[in-house]
Amino acid sequence: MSMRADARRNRDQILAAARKIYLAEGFTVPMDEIARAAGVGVGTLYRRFPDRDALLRGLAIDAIQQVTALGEIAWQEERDAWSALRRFVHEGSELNRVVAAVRPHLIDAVPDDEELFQAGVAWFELLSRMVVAAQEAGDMRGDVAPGDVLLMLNLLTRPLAGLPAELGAGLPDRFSDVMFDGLRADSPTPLSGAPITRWWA
Amino acid sequence: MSMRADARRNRDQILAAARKIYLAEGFTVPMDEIARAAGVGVGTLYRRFPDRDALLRGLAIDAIQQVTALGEIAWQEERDAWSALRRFVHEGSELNRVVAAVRPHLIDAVPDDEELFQAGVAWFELLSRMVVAAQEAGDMRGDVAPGDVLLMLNLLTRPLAGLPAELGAGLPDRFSDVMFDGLRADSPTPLSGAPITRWWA
Amino acid sequence: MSMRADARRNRDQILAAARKIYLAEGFTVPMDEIARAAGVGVGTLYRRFPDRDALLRGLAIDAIQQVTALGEIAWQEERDAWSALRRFVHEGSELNRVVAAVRPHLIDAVPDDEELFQAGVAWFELLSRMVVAAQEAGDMRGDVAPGDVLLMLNLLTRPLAGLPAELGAGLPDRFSDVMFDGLRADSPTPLSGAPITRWWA
Amino acid sequence: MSMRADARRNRDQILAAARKIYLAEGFTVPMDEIARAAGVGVGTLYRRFPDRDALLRGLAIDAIQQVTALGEIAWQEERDAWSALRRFVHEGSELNRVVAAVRPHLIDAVPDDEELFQAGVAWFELLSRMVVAAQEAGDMRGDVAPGDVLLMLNLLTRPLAGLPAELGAGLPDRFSDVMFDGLRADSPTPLSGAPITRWWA
DNA sequence: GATGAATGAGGCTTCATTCAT
DNA sequence: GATGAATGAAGCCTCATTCAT
Repeated sequence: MSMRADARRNRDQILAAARKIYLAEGFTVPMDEIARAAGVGVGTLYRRFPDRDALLRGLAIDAIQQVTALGEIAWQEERDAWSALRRFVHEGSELNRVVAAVRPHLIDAVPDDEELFQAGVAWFELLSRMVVAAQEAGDMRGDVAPGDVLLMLNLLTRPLAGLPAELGAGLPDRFSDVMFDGLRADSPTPLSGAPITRWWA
Repeated sequence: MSMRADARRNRDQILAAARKIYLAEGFTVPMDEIARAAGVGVGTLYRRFPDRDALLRGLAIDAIQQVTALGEIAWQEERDAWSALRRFVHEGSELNRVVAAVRPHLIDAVPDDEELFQAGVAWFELLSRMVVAAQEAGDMRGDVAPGDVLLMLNLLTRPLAGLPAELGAGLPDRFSDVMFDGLRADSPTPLSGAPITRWWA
Repeated sequence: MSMRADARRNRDQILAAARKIYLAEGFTVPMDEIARAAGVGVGTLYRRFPDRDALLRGLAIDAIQQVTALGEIAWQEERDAWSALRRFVHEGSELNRVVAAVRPHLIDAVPDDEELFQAGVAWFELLSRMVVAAQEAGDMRGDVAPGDVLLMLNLLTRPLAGLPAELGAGLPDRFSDVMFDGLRADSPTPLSGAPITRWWA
Repeated sequence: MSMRADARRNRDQILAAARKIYLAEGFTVPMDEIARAAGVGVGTLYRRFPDRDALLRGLAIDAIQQVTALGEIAWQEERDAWSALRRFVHEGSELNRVVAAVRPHLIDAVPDDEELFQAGVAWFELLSRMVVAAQEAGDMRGDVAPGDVLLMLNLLTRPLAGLPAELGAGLPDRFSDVMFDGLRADSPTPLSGAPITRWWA
């Protein structure tokens, strides 16, 4: 049973508006404001997303699936894992900002949320494949696990309030460049703690 | 004009309770809960900190000053800048979590807040001295500026909800180790964007 | 101007569903739920009954007319008024529950609502005929008026939440039996207040 | 830890206002209106009664305890159970209206609510003592149980919307007089169904 | 005509802040 | 001063009603 055309359009408008506003102003914006930005009434917002969390959830699933799709393409088109990984991170920077911003608000619900969990699993498996391949090719140091990469990416992509927009937008790329240099195989500093192997806990 | 002893004690209890609760539960905790955790009434809380922002501000100034003090010690005791920087980051990890968590809520007010601004300036100057010295000593790559280091630290120290406590606590150290490896002088990857030279914008 | 067959069918489905749901869950059920139970869309519901009150009104008129019809039969088939009255109360128990439940929501509108008023008048006149005849036959005490009987019946038929269904269903009969015993002519206790002679106020 | 004087006063004002408004306009009145009628802000209302149900609960417990107290007095002062019962019903008429009106909204929660349950138990035990004694004295028919009396009273005391106030206020007395006549020992009509022995189900 | 999506007023509740005790 | 009760603006959400498909 697919949605009516106008319903689908509304849903997309809402997700787009929510993404934009949340990134710009944080997660405290009232639902009414999101509805207004999407050009719909609150009622419509609530019809599509039964409550605040459902909206975040929709946002997250959407972004995770898109970022995964980007990654699959990079994985197929690049010759080596290291390049695919960097390209994936670079191209998914904008989407990753969404995921990073949403994470703290959703993470506790993940284990109980089939759809969200599956989206995350697919994403994490792709990332894992890349990381392992890069390590086997000798391009990435061996003492990190995919979870380390995921979490560092998550942190480095978080919004930094107070920066001029054109500066802030470029930082995830800049900082992940530094991170990648730190992940290269010839880096010797031994890491404290244990490699992170799971994405959700 | 110094405070009476009990007033000072109240103030410290409140700041300690607020720090603990904010780190554990995020910034949505009601003022009542903080007052209760501090063992005082809301009235007293509001006498010390006229509103919510003032409390955050107190928290931030407190933490920044402490982290600066730690850094000064490291700077004087370590023989080279690189070691001082690493020690400083390592030892200030807990305090940095506070600063990182508070940043998004205060950053816009910084330019108008003399005391907060000054604390930040002192901190940033110390960090800058270390970074520049490390670069001059050939230990750190030259295409980053102190602001890059500060912001990356800020991001890498942010709380990661959903992780088991004992895992989460160790991550800032682990991730800053990777970052430091990425900052070492022999890293070749050219960075996109421009070096960040200011701490507040 | 008679309705088309399908329109009539819709109308009846809606009334049946509404009666059932209202009795089971009270009058707080949303219109959507009634529409769903009736197997139609809300739009159709609103086409038949322009607003919530119109639906209640339909329900009430329907039930009052049916209960009156039952009463007429009893009145013709039973040899004495007292028996007719008891049979009428007994057989109309289910319908009376509807009328009793609806009363508080409609009563204020009755004087302005021709159709509802007429249905009520017919019902009340029938009841009055029975009461007066029973009194004249010496079966019913003389210090009550038809309005007393009507209101007591209304009250004793109201839903009693929290009871097991099979218990609750039998109570109107049980309790009206007690009431009839109290209404028998040889009861001596003088009543406080005045006999009630009108049905709607 | 007893309440501050003003807090206690507020609590009482709220209960009084709620009782009055609920009886006059039903349970759909907004919380704001009750607060206004009590001369306090909504916040105060919510501080005393955490949500709508808590207010109803407070109302019910209050009324039940008062009605029980009245009954105890009647029980001690009257020479026979039958007189005590009638006096009790007569004097508690106003309070019973509250209990009757509240019942449908609370009954499902009773088994899980210690305080409410206890109040109800005390009330029911008193009523039971009276009923049993009246039956043993030969004043009340033997085929009813205390639960029958309680439920009939509950029903006969319910508000009848649409009646002029001075008429409506007298009806519970008038109708319970009829009921008492129906309950007298010499009434022969056998009742359908089984005696009701519990008050809450 | 039927359907169900869209609308937004209005109810419930929370919590930052003020103020009486 | 300290306390915690009171206040009410503002956010979340529901649902009666309207309207596009």
